[in-house]
Parts: sequence; structure tokens; C-alpha cells
Amino acid sequence: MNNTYNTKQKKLISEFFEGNTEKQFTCDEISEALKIKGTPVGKTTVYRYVEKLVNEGKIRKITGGISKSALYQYIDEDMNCNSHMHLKCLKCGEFFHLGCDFLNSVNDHIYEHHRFRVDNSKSVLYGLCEKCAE
Amino acid sequence: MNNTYNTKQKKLISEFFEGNTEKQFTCDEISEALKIKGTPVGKTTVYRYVEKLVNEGKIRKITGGISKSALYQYIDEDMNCNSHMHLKCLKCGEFFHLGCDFLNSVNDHIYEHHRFRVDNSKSVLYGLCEKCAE
DNA sequence: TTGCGTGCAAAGGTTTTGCATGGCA
DNA sequence: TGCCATGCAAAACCTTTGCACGCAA
Repeated sequence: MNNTYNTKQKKLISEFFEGNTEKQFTCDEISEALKIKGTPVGKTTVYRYVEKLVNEGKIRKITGGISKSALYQYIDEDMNCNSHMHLKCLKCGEFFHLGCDFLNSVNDHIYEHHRFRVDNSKSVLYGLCEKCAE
Repeated sequence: MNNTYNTKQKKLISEFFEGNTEKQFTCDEISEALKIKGTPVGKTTVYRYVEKLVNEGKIRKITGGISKSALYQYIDEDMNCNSHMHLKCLKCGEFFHLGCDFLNSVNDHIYEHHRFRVDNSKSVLYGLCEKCAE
């Protein structure tokens, strides 16, 4: 079986995400941040555990933006992120949750009329936020 | 100034996209396909020109799926791709255009109520298509 | 004690860059 | 002719893998 042991490293990575729910990080940044905190976790371990967290739906992997490396972000269960859409500004990188009734109905519409199950934990809409559009 | 010369290579790359508007390719695949056709274009040239076409909004760059490398696809002006959303199945990779009145109103809603300008040439929703969801 | 987890080093793969040559205008 | 474009080779990156050692249960 996989990942049956609770280790210090896994706890540190999870806690790092939980303490930074609105930010997004590369694996390298996570490893560096933990090293600076005095609780270093090797980059390889970060890559491996982060992949597992993505598969479990606990964090979001973001690849579409400006960053060359993949970014990872905690999925806060209290925010109900799986039922709303998300935006990311192509210029400043800011990330927005779109919790509103109209948009929550988009996925239902797509399923009912187009027979496609959108996964909000894997989808991000890109464009320009108000500030960056001037 | 940049790219002021019309070369055989640029023409071949553009024509390749125009002749395969519903498919998506990696840079390597484009270079290989042109080589097989007897009109080889170096991989470096493909990377460089494809980047320019993306910046000009002529082709779409797709990074979120299963493929490790970036995929590129022609944006057919006749299909009005900038006004509708797109889906890509995480399992089979199939790509869908979502042309319908309800969904065309989504971007307007996001702009009016959330002050964000979604760019449909840079955004793809991921999930499972009907077949792959069983 | 057993076997999963960790992390270094190395490999693998994609994309970018340097540079000499080639080709457009 | 002047300058941009091409493409090889190499570099630069990001991510994954192999392996010996460490640690949880």
C-alpha cells in the first residue's frame, strides 16, 4: 500500500499549504520556504507528496499561467471550491474564487446540455483582472 | 523589428495548423510531421514561431492536460472561438467547442459582475466527457 | 523488524539560447 | 548588401527515477 506512514515531512508540507490557502507555490518554493523556517524537506519529497495531494483532490495544480513551473494551492474545504469556478490574471497572477449563483449553475448546464462533467479543481479561467486591464 | 521576413518555414507551420484545425500538437510532433511530408522544419524554428503565433492569438496553447509537453491548436476565425468556452477531457483528451447562448453569456456575466475579462483563447475547462465518465 | 519514506545524485524530457550559416528583401 | 531567420549543438530547467539509508509502526 502507498503512503501509509505519517512522517514529519508530510505534516510539514500539509501545514504549509493550510497556512497559505490563498497563495500558490512551486515545489521548489515550498522546499525553500521550509528550509528557511528551519524545518527542511527535500525537493524530491515535495514533488512526490504534492502529486499525491493533487490526486486526492486536496490541492490544486495550476499550469496555465506565466510561471514555467507548476503551481500548487490548497483547496480549502470550507470554501466549497469544487462548486465554483476560478480565475487567474495573466498579468499579475492574482487568483479569484467566483462564488455566485449564476456561475455555480454553469457546471450543471454543461452537464445537462453538453454531457460533460467539469472538474473545478482542475480548471482555471485566464484573463485580465480589473487593475491589470487599466 | 521582429519577424518581418516571410519564409518557407513559417508558411509551412501556418499551413500545417490550418489543415488540422481540430487537432492539437506538440512542437516535436509538428517538426516530425513536416519532416515526414518532405518539407522539414527544425524543432527550434517551430518553438520560436509557435510562441509568436500564440502571442498574436492565432493559436491556442494548452498545458493543463495529460501531455507532458505543451499542445498547440489553430484558432479558426470562422468558428468564433473567442466568444465561446472550451472543454478538454482529462482521460481521452478530446476537445470540445461550447457554442451555445447560455455559455456565451458567461464571459459577459463575469465581466459585469466580477470585473474580470476572461480570454477564451487562453482558457480551457477540464473534466470528463460522456464516454469517459461511463 | 519490516517495508514505506526520504533525499541525494543522476537521468530524462522539454524548452531556450549561442552562434555560424542561410535566405529574404 | 544588410538584417532577420534557421537549425545544430549545447545549455538551462523542471520533474522523475535509482538507490542507500532513515524512520514509522
